[in-house]
Amino acid sequence: MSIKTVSRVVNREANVRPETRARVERAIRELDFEPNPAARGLAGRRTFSIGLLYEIPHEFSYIQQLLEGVFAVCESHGYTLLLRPVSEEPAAVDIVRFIAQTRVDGVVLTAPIGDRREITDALGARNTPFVQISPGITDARWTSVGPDDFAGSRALTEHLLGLGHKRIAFIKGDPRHGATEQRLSGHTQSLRDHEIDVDPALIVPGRFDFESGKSAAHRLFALQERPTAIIASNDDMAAGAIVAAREAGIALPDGLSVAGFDDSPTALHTWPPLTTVR
Amino acid sequence: MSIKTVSRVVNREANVRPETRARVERAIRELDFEPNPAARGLAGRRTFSIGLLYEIPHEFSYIQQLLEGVFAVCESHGYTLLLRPVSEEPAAVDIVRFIAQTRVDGVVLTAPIGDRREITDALGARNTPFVQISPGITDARWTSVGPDDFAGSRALTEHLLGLGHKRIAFIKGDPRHGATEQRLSGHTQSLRDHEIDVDPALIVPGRFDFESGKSAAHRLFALQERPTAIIASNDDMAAGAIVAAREAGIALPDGLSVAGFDDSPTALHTWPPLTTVR
DNA sequence: TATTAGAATGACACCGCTGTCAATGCACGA
DNA sequence: TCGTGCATTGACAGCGGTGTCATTCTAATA
Repeated sequence: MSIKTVSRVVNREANVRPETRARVERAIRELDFEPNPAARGLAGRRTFSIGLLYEIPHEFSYIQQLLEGVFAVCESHGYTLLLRPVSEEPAAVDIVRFIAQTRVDGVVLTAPIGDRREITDALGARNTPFVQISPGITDARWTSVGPDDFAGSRALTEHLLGLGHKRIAFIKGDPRHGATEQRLSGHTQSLRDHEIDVDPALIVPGRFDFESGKSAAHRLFALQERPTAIIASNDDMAAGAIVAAREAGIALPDGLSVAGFDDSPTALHTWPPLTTVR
Repeated sequence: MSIKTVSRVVNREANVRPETRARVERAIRELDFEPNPAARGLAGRRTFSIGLLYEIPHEFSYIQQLLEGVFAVCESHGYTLLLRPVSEEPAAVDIVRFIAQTRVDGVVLTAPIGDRREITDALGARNTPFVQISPGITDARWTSVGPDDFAGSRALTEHLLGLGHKRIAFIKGDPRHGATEQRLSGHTQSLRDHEIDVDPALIVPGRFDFESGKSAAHRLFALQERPTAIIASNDDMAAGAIVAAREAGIALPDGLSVAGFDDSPTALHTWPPLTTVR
């Protein structure tokens, strides 16, 4: 039979007689045939690969978990994943160059890259398909996915209030991430729901990494009226807060409750165990 | 000029007049030309990509640091890196299939994959270039890189002995890793250097992950004569030992010293801070 | 000035597939 | 039995580079 028929079978195209398909598949198995991706890419103008961009440095166990999921889906669809660590605040041209060089069929923009207007515009102009992960603002022209940060955060605060906490501090995440705003809103909303005043002194900035969580917690410990609980916007910062508490000689969990967000591996590695949002 | 001349410039081949080279380079810049990797791959029988295989599950800190270095080198040489998480004890055929599918020019076998005889043999038979990372045994036919685990471990024990510790426990790593054996030998060698008996009860098994470190430490705490210091074969297990100590109500660092290995990010996130080997 | 070895450049045939469109096969209704 | 329309299959021209080998320059030598 012709090469074209084999091509049809490999690409699962319609209009191939079942018997023909079977014959081809048997031959593929017997010969250990694997289509040459370069040839497929050249002829078909697609690479069957997608790129995943993430900012480095990223303390975040965030990327790690994301990766597992993206990998699994790529694999099950016969795509390869090209990871691309980029510097903080990468220039749009660098990202475009990555795409031009690798010819990936599409890209995943992890936060906060997907929130950069110049970048989404540049990709849009080139007609490069992309997905934003947890963008701060969504744009009807583009596709994005993300968890319900607001609800998760609200539920967490709700939980702590239920345990009797009155003074709950909140460590914000990297301001460039959309999740940061959402997680904060969920928290304050919950407080308002319970008619508790939002004390600005209890809301401190962070950057999602361990160190920023640690220093934020120290700032909170310096307050005259210390919080009885701290919610960190992610687990890495929560781990930092725990270490800060130790440094400050605060007993855990009696003197202070610490909660995180993401249910990352980090959450399992702390003592006392972290309350977190999955 | 002919396409071939451009090809020569792009590939930095010899025998191109400097002036010609300059003209080509200018045109490349002006036109934002990027060679099509699929076409290069098809014609040149190489993909300018290498694969990196690692077992999953694994505590990411090991791979994470490795990745940064491998990424940097690949990038500076115009290669792309294809990550490939594989199941524990992957079959040789799966690895061969990965290579056949992706056509990577070569692969990096992280520990303990590079120690699997069937795998190295299979790759050798296919003539696929590869490097073993930290193999247990080296084979003159193949290439490998790795740190001097013996010396590092010996120095660490030396350090603890210098601090006055007499009973130093040792948590071993995954027995499938070559480093495990080396790190243990360095430790026992140092003890012998100081004419200290090696107490078998103080040497317990682990698997390099947090949990195994934790349970190994608990086993040590159950001893009649407890160690005053614990060396874990890597930082993740050391972090586990620290949590175990807290669970057991052992004061840190007064009641127990804990040391790790690798100087991974984990080491910075513990309290008290971890002594570790870089 | 003629000769000649290299250096520099170009011509051309692929690399292994896919897209397009033509050719052929087949089931069903007239 | 003959058409007809859709299902199957095949022929062929690329996709955008690289390898090979031929051709053309250039400069040093005789």
